[in-house]
Amino acid sequence: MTETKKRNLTSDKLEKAAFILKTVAHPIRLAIINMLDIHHQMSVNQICEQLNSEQSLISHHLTNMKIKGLLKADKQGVQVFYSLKEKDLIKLLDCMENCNCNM
Amino acid sequence: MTETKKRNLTSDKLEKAAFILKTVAHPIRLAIINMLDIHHQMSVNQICEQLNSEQSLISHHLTNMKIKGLLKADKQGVQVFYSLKEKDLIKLLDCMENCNCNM
DNA sequence: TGTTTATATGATAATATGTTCATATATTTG
DNA sequence: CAAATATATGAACATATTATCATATAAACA
Repeated sequence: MTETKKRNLTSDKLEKAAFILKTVAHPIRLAIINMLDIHHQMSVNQICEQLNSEQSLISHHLTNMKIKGLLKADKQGVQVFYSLKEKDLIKLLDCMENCNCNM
Repeated sequence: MTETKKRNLTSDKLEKAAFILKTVAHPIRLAIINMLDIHHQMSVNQICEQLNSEQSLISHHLTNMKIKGLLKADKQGVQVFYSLKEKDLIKLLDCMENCNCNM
């Protein structure tokens, strides 16, 4: 029979995992996720100010993460408040923070 | 004073985390890492066979991960055995496996 | 030494990603 | 309604990534 595996990562799961990792793997996007975990929800402007980045750039990143299902957006008047849709993302951040990968 | 933060992710740490995530964020590379965790070490050929992929493609991915410090290579005769240099990567895989991100 | 086998490398091409800029849309307010 | 504000969008460009192909290297062996 086949050998015992510690982990059950099917080709499908690997694709999905890679997709999520790819969506997250950017300094700005990681920073946004981190901030949204701390502040629960933030407007685009608040995020821009905290990161000292251009509105358009941040908006692109936010839209990207929203499309890919990581964030949700809540429009309140002129402002749009973003928050984490997938709380599990926090586990990833914790994991990365504790990761000693010394490269 | 400044507000309390759950996490201490400096801009530097975010860059590093993004770098690692990016290096890992590919189905083939994830599969390789997963296999190397299970089998401890594998030759390029073994990896190619398991993944049913071309030698050259796998070699490129292996070299890439080696350069970036995730893998180490041990030449034994004609063969080169790869293994995980950063065991912490396994935590990432575990994290991804348990991640319920439903996208 | 010549052949086979295992792996690496480099060029190329296709595609994806990140950033910037200009502009559009929509809401609020005077 | 006009102006100001917040956000989104799309084009354009630069750069990065991925895969493929051809070829190089190096070890083993007949």
